[in-house]
Amino acid sequence: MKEQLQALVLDAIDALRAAGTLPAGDTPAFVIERTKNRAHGDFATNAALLLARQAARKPRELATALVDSLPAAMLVERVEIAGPGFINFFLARAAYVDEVRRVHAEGARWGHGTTGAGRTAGVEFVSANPTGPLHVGHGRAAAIGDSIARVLAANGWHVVREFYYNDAGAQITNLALSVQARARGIEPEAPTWPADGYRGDYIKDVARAFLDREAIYSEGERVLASGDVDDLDAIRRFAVAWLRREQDQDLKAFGVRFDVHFLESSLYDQGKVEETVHQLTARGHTYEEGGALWLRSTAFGDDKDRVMRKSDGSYTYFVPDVAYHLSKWQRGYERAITELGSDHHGSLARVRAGLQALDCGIPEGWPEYVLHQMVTVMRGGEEVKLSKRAGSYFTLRDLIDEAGRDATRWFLTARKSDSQLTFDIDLARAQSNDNPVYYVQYAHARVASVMRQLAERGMAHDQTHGLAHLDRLDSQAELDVMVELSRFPEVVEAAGANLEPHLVTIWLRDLAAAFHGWYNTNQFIVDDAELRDARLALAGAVRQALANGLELLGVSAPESM
RNA sequence: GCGCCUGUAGCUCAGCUGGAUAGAGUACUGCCCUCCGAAGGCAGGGGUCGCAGGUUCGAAUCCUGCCAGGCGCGCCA
Repeated sequence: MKEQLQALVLDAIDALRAAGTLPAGDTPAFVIERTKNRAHGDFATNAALLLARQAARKPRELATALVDSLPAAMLVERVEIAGPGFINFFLARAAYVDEVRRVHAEGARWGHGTTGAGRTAGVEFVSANPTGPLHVGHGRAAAIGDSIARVLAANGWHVVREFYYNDAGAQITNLALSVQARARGIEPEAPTWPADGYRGDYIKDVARAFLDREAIYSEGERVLASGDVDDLDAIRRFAVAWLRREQDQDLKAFGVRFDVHFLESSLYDQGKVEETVHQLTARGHTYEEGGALWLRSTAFGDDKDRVMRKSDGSYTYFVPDVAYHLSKWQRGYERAITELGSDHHGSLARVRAGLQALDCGIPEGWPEYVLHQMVTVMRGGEEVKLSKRAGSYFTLRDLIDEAGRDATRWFLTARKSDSQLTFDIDLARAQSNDNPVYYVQYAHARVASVMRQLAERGMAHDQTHGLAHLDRLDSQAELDVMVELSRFPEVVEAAGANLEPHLVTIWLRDLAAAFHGWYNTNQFIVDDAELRDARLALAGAVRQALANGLELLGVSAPESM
């Protein structure tokens, strides 16, 4: 709809330029937008306001000229000029009816766009170190990242979901030492406990499994515990495999899958880290100081230079990070989205600087970052502390177990990622109207229920008949539903363009509200077959639309509840 | 001290990248089931958009300066 109106306005502008009312020149980026107020029609444009200066005429005057040059269109019933010079479009009901037919014709693909044109977008998210269970912050990352991936796919991108494991750094050594200590029966309070050891109870479980010589199957590989407490390398491999398996299970329970599990260690194994350092040095962007090798990242927008190779010969974490992102580029990711906790935002400038210094054609804003703020969990009116060290560790799994997958995913995506989020467990698990997830799911189940009721009364729904008589839907409530329905393609596009999946949750709520309002004022199953089939056709379109929206969030669309 | 993010109804949050009278949910008040699911609907009250300037036809939105909160600022990841 929006595109059609846009085309009409552009035609009108061309006509005015041809007539000399407007001088030749660039057309400013005017907006076609939904109006807030029904009295202002369905859509409005500010084109006349923006073009007024260029034309050296008053905005309202120019608006009149624009309206006069507007080509006729079935879509538009009437046009008004309002306020300082807005052009308001009142759409014909037929425009909305057409959209209902489109929903039925396109089904699960309805609302999807083509801006991605099959190009590849890599979405990296979660990327938790395999040193502990996933916590609630990882849950937010998983929910947001996966929804972004879904939304991009719905916009025609070929999406690759990617999880990066930091399995090569000092933290992994810490993990291995911690497990080793536990295997030897050492408690975190003991003087011989490793300095930065992981104190959580899960370390005990890993140690026990190692001593019991368990085998772990993960990513098609089998890791067998040797049970040899002195073999730190064996402990490391086992512990990493054990924790990866845990994380994989949690993510699976959350409905999140990855296409690529990328190991940091593989960058070392394949010499990619060395190669990156070599390239940066060859291009003259490095220097030695104090026994360390530095990257002159300040030349590429960073606020200080960064050490790449420490004086002990090992690399800082950001070098493999650059090598990793380079590999994404080399694998043809036209867009790369990296979803991170905002506490990592310091690494953005550094990684981008490193990529620019490689001088291999990577655009300046690549990769794109989506940062999410902290999650605080409330239960019984009190904050649930997430202390890793103390071992009293509230995990993603705990949250899913308590609140359910659907509510957890909904709540974690329903907010803009850059605002802090308060997760109220009592609300999320409430089976009541306090809970927005149920409100939307209930609307979906209600349609399904009506269809069941129809069958119980020995009737059948003739969809073709209904779609042919949608003109019978002449109530305000029905128009409200159709208007909400028609917004979905715009929501999908905006959510994809801005990487903001929370827009989908807002729209779902609006559509559900319009539907519930309609349901309460109109009986669907009526004797008049024409009217009945028409109403059921619209109800069916609502069900499909809700399902399509929920799918973008990874939330289920139940037939009954 | 410097950088990033946030500040909108009692509470939780939207506000479509500058538009018209700032919106939802929740809580509160009053209504609506002999009727397809009341996990629903309708109506009402509730606001100095943190504060102060600026930019222009027009600012919650952009700029500057303050105030408050969060997160960063390692040869840690």
